[in-house]
Amino acid sequence: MQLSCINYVCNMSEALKTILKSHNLRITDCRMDVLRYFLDKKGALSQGNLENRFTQYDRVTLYRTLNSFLEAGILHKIPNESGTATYGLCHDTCTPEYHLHNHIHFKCNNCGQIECLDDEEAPSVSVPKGYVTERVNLIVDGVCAKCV
Amino acid sequence: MQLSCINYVCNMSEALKTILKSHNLRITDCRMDVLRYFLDKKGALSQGNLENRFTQYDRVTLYRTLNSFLEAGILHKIPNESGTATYGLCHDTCTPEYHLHNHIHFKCNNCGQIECLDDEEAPSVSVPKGYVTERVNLIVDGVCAKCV
DNA sequence: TTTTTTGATGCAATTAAGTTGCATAAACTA
DNA sequence: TAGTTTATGCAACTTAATTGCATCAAAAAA
Repeated sequence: MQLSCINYVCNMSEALKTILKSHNLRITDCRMDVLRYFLDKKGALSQGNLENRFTQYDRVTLYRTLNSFLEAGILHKIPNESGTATYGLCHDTCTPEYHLHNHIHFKCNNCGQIECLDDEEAPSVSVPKGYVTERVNLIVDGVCAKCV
Repeated sequence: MQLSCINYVCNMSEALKTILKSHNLRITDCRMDVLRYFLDKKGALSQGNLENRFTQYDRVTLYRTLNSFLEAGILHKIPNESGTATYGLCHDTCTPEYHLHNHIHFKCNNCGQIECLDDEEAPSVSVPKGYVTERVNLIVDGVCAKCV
Protein backbone atom coordinates (compact mmCIF):
# COMPACT_ATOMS: atom_id res chain seq x y z
CA MET A 1 0.00 0.00 0.00
CA GLN A 2 1.40 3.31 -1.03
CA LEU A 3 1.08 5.87 1.72
CA SER A 4 0.34 8.67 -0.72
CA CYS A 5 -2.75 6.82 -2.01
CA ILE A 6 -4.30 6.53 1.40
CA ASN A 7 -6.68 9.42 1.08
CA TYR A 8 -8.38 7.90 -1.92
CA VAL A 9 -9.15 4.69 -0.09
CA CYS A 10 -12.75 4.33 1.05
CA ASN A 11 -12.10 2.73 4.39
CA MET A 12 -9.44 4.72 6.16
CA SER A 13 -9.25 2.47 9.20
CA GLU A 14 -8.66 -0.62 7.09
CA ALA A 15 -5.99 1.20 5.15
CA LEU A 16 -4.19 2.25 8.33
CA LYS A 17 -4.30 -1.33 9.57
CA THR A 18 -2.84 -2.57 6.33
CA ILE A 19 0.02 -0.11 6.60
CA LEU A 20 0.79 -1.12 10.17
CA LYS A 21 0.57 -4.82 9.40
CA SER A 22 2.79 -4.53 6.36
CA HIS A 23 5.44 -3.01 8.59
CA ASN A 24 5.06 -5.76 11.18
CA LEU A 25 3.54 -3.46 13.77
CA ARG A 26 0.67 -4.43 16.01
CA ILE A 27 -2.53 -2.51 15.55
CA THR A 28 -3.24 -0.31 18.54
CA ASP A 29 -5.36 2.78 19.06
CA CYS A 30 -2.34 4.98 19.59
CA ARG A 31 -0.61 3.86 16.42
CA MET A 32 -3.78 4.20 14.38
CA ASP A 33 -4.38 7.73 15.66
CA VAL A 34 -0.81 8.88 15.19
CA LEU A 35 -0.54 7.42 11.70
CA ARG A 36 -3.83 8.98 10.67
CA TYR A 37 -2.67 12.32 12.04
CA PHE A 38 0.55 12.23 10.03
CA LEU A 39 -1.40 11.39 6.88
CA ASP A 40 -3.87 14.22 7.49
CA LYS A 41 -1.30 16.86 8.37
CA LYS A 42 1.10 16.01 5.56
CA GLY A 43 3.73 18.19 7.27
CA ALA A 44 6.32 17.19 9.81
CA LEU A 45 5.42 16.74 13.46
CA SER A 46 7.30 16.70 16.73
CA GLN A 47 6.58 14.62 19.79
CA GLY A 48 5.29 17.80 21.42
CA ASN A 49 2.71 18.21 18.65
CA LEU A 50 1.46 14.71 19.32
CA GLU A 51 1.33 15.28 23.05
CA ASN A 52 -0.88 18.32 22.51
CA ARG A 53 -3.13 16.53 20.08
CA PHE A 54 -3.44 13.22 21.91
CA THR A 55 -3.67 13.92 25.61
CA GLN A 56 -5.23 10.52 26.18
CA TYR A 57 -1.89 8.81 25.57
CA ASP A 58 1.12 8.91 27.84
CA ARG A 59 4.05 10.83 26.44
CA VAL A 60 6.22 7.76 26.75
CA THR A 61 3.76 5.86 24.60
CA LEU A 62 3.92 8.58 21.96
CA TYR A 63 7.70 8.54 22.21
CA ARG A 64 7.75 4.80 21.62
CA THR A 65 5.19 5.06 18.85
CA LEU A 66 7.44 7.48 17.01
CA ASN A 67 10.40 5.20 17.57
CA SER A 68 8.61 2.13 16.27
CA PHE A 69 7.49 4.08 13.19
CA LEU A 70 11.07 5.23 12.68
CA GLU A 71 12.44 1.71 12.88
CA ALA A 72 9.71 0.35 10.65
CA GLY A 73 10.48 2.94 8.00
CA ILE A 74 7.11 4.70 8.19
CA LEU A 75 8.68 7.92 9.43
CA HIS A 76 12.03 9.63 9.04
CA LYS A 77 13.70 12.08 11.33
CA ILE A 78 14.26 15.56 9.98
CA PRO A 79 17.44 17.30 11.15
CA ASN A 80 16.98 20.82 12.41
CA GLU A 81 18.67 23.47 14.50
CA SER A 82 16.07 23.78 17.20
CA GLY A 83 17.02 20.71 19.18
CA THR A 84 13.53 19.27 19.01
CA ALA A 85 13.24 16.21 16.81
CA THR A 86 10.69 16.39 14.03
CA TYR A 87 9.40 13.52 11.95
CA GLY A 88 7.96 13.20 8.48
CA LEU A 89 6.24 10.42 6.59
CA CYS A 90 8.54 8.30 4.50
CA HIS A 91 8.23 7.99 0.79
CA ASP A 92 6.31 5.03 -0.52
CA THR A 93 9.55 3.57 -1.73
CA CYS A 94 11.09 3.28 1.71
CA THR A 95 11.54 -0.05 3.40
CA PRO A 96 12.90 -0.72 6.87
CA GLU A 97 16.16 -1.81 5.26
CA TYR A 98 16.50 0.96 2.75
CA HIS A 99 15.55 4.51 3.54
CA LEU A 100 15.93 6.95 0.71
CA HIS A 101 15.08 10.56 1.33
CA ASN A 102 16.64 12.71 -1.26
CA HIS A 103 13.81 15.16 -1.18
CA ILE A 104 13.94 18.62 0.31
CA HIS A 105 12.79 19.56 3.77
CA PHE A 106 11.43 23.06 3.90
CA LYS A 107 11.05 25.00 7.12
CA CYS A 108 8.99 28.17 7.09
CA ASN A 109 10.53 30.86 9.25
CA ASN A 110 7.15 32.51 9.60
CA CYS A 111 4.73 29.73 10.60
CA GLY A 112 7.37 27.26 11.75
CA GLN A 113 5.88 24.44 9.70
CA ILE A 114 8.26 21.86 8.29
CA GLU A 115 7.28 20.11 5.10
CA CYS A 116 8.72 17.44 2.88
CA LEU A 117 8.81 18.72 -0.67
CA ASP A 118 8.53 15.30 -2.24
CA ASP A 119 8.38 16.61 -5.76
CA GLU A 120 11.69 18.44 -5.58
CA GLU A 121 14.63 16.18 -6.08
CA ALA A 122 17.70 16.99 -4.07
CA PRO A 123 20.61 17.76 -6.39
CA SER A 124 23.58 15.44 -6.42
CA VAL A 125 26.36 16.37 -4.05
CA SER A 126 30.07 15.91 -4.44
CA VAL A 127 32.21 15.16 -1.41
CA PRO A 128 36.00 15.24 -1.15
CA LYS A 129 38.15 12.31 -2.18
CA GLY A 130 38.07 9.51 0.37
CA TYR A 131 34.63 10.35 1.67
CA VAL A 132 31.69 8.01 1.17
CA THR A 133 28.19 9.45 0.98
CA GLU A 134 25.39 7.45 2.51
CA ARG A 135 22.53 9.88 2.92
CA VAL A 136 21.89 13.44 1.86
CA ASN A 137 19.71 15.73 3.91
CA LEU A 138 18.72 19.03 2.48
CA ILE A 139 17.00 21.57 4.71
CA VAL A 140 15.87 24.79 3.15
CA ASP A 141 14.33 27.53 5.20
CA GLY A 142 12.54 30.63 4.13
CA VAL A 143 8.88 31.48 3.65
CA CYS A 144 6.31 28.94 2.50
CA ALA A 145 3.61 29.54 -0.09
CA LYS A 146 0.92 30.09 2.56
CA CYS A 147 2.91 32.77 4.37
CA VAL A 148 4.24 34.78 1.42
CA MET B 1 41.57 38.80 10.37
CA GLN B 2 40.60 35.75 8.41
CA LEU B 3 39.94 32.81 10.69
CA SER B 4 41.47 30.34 8.29
CA CYS B 5 44.81 32.16 8.42
CA ILE B 6 45.05 31.91 12.15
CA ASN B 7 47.39 28.96 12.25
CA TYR B 8 50.05 30.78 10.27
CA VAL B 9 50.16 33.64 12.71
CA CYS B 10 53.14 33.63 15.04
CA ASN B 11 51.40 34.80 18.16
CA MET B 12 48.28 32.73 18.60
CA SER B 13 47.06 34.57 21.66
CA GLU B 14 47.27 37.93 19.95
CA ALA B 15 45.42 36.56 16.97
CA LEU B 16 42.63 35.21 19.16
CA LYS B 17 42.32 38.56 20.87
CA THR B 18 42.09 40.32 17.54
CA ILE B 19 39.28 38.02 16.46
CA LEU B 20 37.34 38.58 19.65
CA LYS B 21 37.84 42.34 19.55
CA SER B 22 36.82 42.59 15.92
CA HIS B 23 33.54 40.92 16.87
CA ASN B 24 33.02 43.29 19.81
CA LEU B 25 33.52 40.56 22.38
CA ARG B 26 35.45 41.05 25.61
CA ILE B 27 38.58 39.04 26.00
CA THR B 28 38.18 36.40 28.70
CA ASP B 29 39.97 33.15 29.44
CA CYS B 30 36.94 31.09 28.56
CA ARG B 31 36.43 32.73 25.19
CA MET B 32 40.11 32.47 24.35
CA ASP B 33 40.20 28.78 25.23
CA VAL B 34 37.00 27.92 23.39
CA LEU B 35 37.97 29.83 20.27
CA ARG B 36 41.42 28.24 20.25
CA TYR B 37 39.82 24.82 20.62
CA PHE B 38 37.52 25.37 17.66
CA LEU B 39 40.44 26.51 15.53
CA ASP B 40 42.52 23.49 16.57
CA LYS B 41 39.82 20.91 16.12
CA LYS B 42 38.56 22.28 12.81
CA GLY B 43 35.46 20.06 13.19
CA ALA B 44 32.14 20.84 14.77
CA LEU B 45 31.70 20.76 18.53
CA SER B 46 28.80 20.48 20.92
CA GLN B 47 28.42 22.08 24.31
CA GLY B 48 29.03 18.66 25.82
CA ASN B 49 32.40 18.45 24.05
CA LEU B 50 33.39 21.75 25.61
CA GLU B 51 32.20 20.68 29.05
CA ASN B 52 34.41 17.60 28.86
CA ARG B 53 37.40 19.58 27.64
CA PHE B 54 37.09 22.58 29.94
CA THR B 55 36.01 21.37 33.34
CA GLN B 56 37.29 24.58 34.89
CA TYR B 57 34.38 26.52 33.41
CA ASP B 58 30.76 26.28 34.47
CA ARG B 59 28.46 24.75 31.89
CA VAL B 60 26.37 27.92 31.86
CA THR B 61 29.47 29.92 30.98
CA LEU B 62 30.20 27.59 28.08
CA TYR B 63 26.58 27.81 27.01
CA ARG B 64 26.78 31.61 27.00
CA THR B 65 30.14 31.58 25.28
CA LEU B 66 28.66 29.54 22.44
CA ASN B 67 25.69 31.91 22.25
CA SER B 68 27.85 35.01 22.12
CA PHE B 69 29.96 33.42 19.36
CA LEU B 70 26.77 32.55 17.48
CA GLU B 71 25.46 36.10 17.70
CA ALA B 72 28.81 37.57 16.79
CA GLY B 73 28.98 35.40 13.69
CA ILE B 74 32.04 33.44 14.77
CA LEU B 75 30.12 30.17 14.91
CA HIS B 76 27.10 28.74 13.15
CA LYS B 77 24.71 26.08 14.34
CA ILE B 78 24.69 22.83 12.41
CA PRO B 79 21.32 21.06 12.12
CA ASN B 80 21.38 17.38 12.95
CA GLU B 81 19.13 14.52 13.91
CA SER B 82 20.58 13.80 17.32
CA GLY B 83 18.90 16.60 19.20
CA THR B 84 22.20 17.95 20.49
CA ALA B 85 23.22 21.25 19.01
CA THR B 86 26.58 21.31 17.27
CA TYR B 87 28.53 24.34 16.20
CA GLY B 88 31.08 25.04 13.52
CA LEU B 89 33.38 27.95 12.75
CA CYS B 90 31.98 30.45 10.32
CA HIS B 91 33.56 31.20 7.01
CA ASP B 92 35.83 34.20 6.87
CA THR B 93 33.23 35.97 4.82
CA CYS B 94 30.58 35.90 7.54
CA THR B 95 29.59 39.01 9.42
CA PRO B 96 27.11 39.27 12.27
CA GLU B 97 24.60 40.72 9.83
CA TYR B 98 25.15 38.34 6.97
CA HIS B 99 25.78 34.67 7.51
CA LEU B 100 26.40 32.64 4.43
CA HIS B 101 26.95 28.93 4.76
CA ASN B 102 26.35 27.22 1.53
CA HIS B 103 28.98 24.63 2.23
CA ILE B 104 28.35 21.01 3.10
CA HIS B 105 28.22 19.58 6.58
CA PHE B 106 29.49 16.04 6.70
CA LYS B 107 28.74 13.68 9.54
CA CYS B 108 30.74 10.47 9.78
CA ASN B 109 28.56 7.56 10.87
CA ASN B 110 31.64 5.77 12.15
CA CYS B 111 33.51 8.29 14.32
CA GLY B 112 30.60 10.67 14.80
CA GLN B 113 32.68 13.69 13.80
CA ILE B 114 30.90 16.52 12.04
CA GLU B 115 32.96 18.64 9.66
CA CYS B 116 32.35 21.64 7.47
CA LEU B 117 33.52 20.84 3.97
CA ASP B 118 34.30 24.42 3.09
CA ASP B 119 35.66 23.60 -0.31
CA GLU B 120 32.52 21.90 -1.53
CA GLU B 121 29.90 24.34 -2.71
CA ALA B 122 26.33 23.37 -2.04
CA PRO B 123 24.41 23.03 -5.30
CA SER B 124 21.58 25.39 -6.05
CA VAL B 125 18.17 24.20 -4.99
CA SER B 126 14.81 24.76 -6.60
CA VAL B 127 11.72 25.10 -4.46
CA PRO B 128 8.07 25.03 -5.57
CA LYS B 129 6.31 28.13 -6.87
CA GLY B 130 5.39 30.53 -4.10
CA TYR B 131 8.19 29.47 -1.78
CA VAL B 132 11.03 31.81 -0.90
CA THR B 133 14.42 30.36 -0.04
CA GLU B 134 16.46 32.10 2.64
CA ARG B 135 19.07 29.58 3.70
CA VAL B 136 20.15 26.17 2.48
CA ASN B 137 21.57 23.58 4.82
CA LEU B 138 23.08 20.49 3.39
CA ILE B 139 23.97 17.62 5.69
CA VAL B 140 25.63 14.60 4.20
CA ASP B 141 26.38 11.54 6.26
CA GLY B 142 28.50 8.57 5.45
CA VAL B 143 32.10 7.65 6.18
CA CYS B 144 34.87 10.20 6.37
CA ALA B 145 38.31 9.86 4.84
CA LYS B 146 39.91 8.86 8.14
CA CYS B 147 37.45 6.04 8.76
CA VAL B 148 37.24 4.50 5.29
C1' DT C 1 -13.43 -19.91 21.57
C1' DT C 2 -10.09 -20.29 25.05
C1' DT C 3 -5.34 -20.32 26.28
C1' DT C 4 -0.75 -18.90 25.68
C1' DT C 5 2.67 -15.92 24.15
C1' DT C 6 4.35 -11.81 22.69
C1' DG C 7 4.41 -7.10 22.67
C1' DA C 8 2.31 -2.30 24.01
C1' DT C 9 1.04 0.85 27.53
C1' DG C 10 1.13 3.75 31.74
C1' DC C 11 3.48 5.23 35.63
C1' DA C 12 7.53 6.39 38.17
C1' DA C 13 11.90 7.89 37.90
C1' DT C 14 16.33 9.37 35.86
C1' DT C 15 19.51 11.83 32.77
C1' DA C 16 20.81 15.50 29.96
C1' DA C 17 20.19 19.94 27.52
C1' DG C 18 18.65 24.33 27.53
C1' DT C 19 17.58 28.44 30.03
C1' DT C 20 17.04 32.36 33.53
C1' DG C 21 18.04 35.33 37.80
C1' DC C 22 21.16 37.17 40.70
C1' DA C 23 25.30 38.28 43.32
C1' DT C 24 30.11 38.62 42.51
C1' DA C 25 34.19 39.22 39.85
C1' DA C 26 36.62 40.66 35.96
C1' DA C 27 37.28 43.53 31.73
C1' DC C 28 37.11 47.76 29.61
C1' DT C 29 36.70 53.12 29.53
C1' DA C 30 37.56 57.66 30.96
C1' DT D 1 42.90 54.53 39.44
C1' DA D 2 37.87 54.94 39.66
C1' DG D 3 33.76 54.01 37.58
C1' DT D 4 31.02 51.48 34.25
C1' DT D 5 29.87 47.63 31.78
C1' DT D 6 29.82 42.89 31.05
C1' DA D 7 31.13 37.93 32.13
C1' DT D 8 31.07 34.32 35.39
C1' DG D 9 29.50 30.87 38.85
C1' DC D 10 25.92 29.07 41.42
C1' DA D 11 21.24 27.79 42.20
C1' DA D 12 17.19 26.70 40.25
C1' DC D 13 13.82 25.52 36.78
C1' DT D 14 11.85 23.62 32.28
C1' DT D 15 11.65 20.49 28.77
C1' DA D 16 13.07 16.45 26.03
C1' DA D 17 14.78 12.03 25.94
C1' DT D 18 15.12 7.65 28.05
C1' DT D 19 14.72 3.27 30.99
C1' DG D 20 12.53 -0.28 34.23
C1' DC D 21 8.76 -2.60 35.53
C1' DA D 22 4.12 -4.13 36.37
C1' DT D 23 -0.10 -4.50 33.88
C1' DC D 24 -2.92 -4.92 29.95
C1' DA D 25 -4.06 -5.86 25.12
C1' DA D 26 -3.13 -8.06 20.58
C1' DA D 27 -1.82 -11.92 17.95
C1' DA D 28 -0.89 -16.83 17.67
C1' DA D 29 -1.64 -21.45 19.09
C1' DA D 30 -4.42 -24.98 20.86
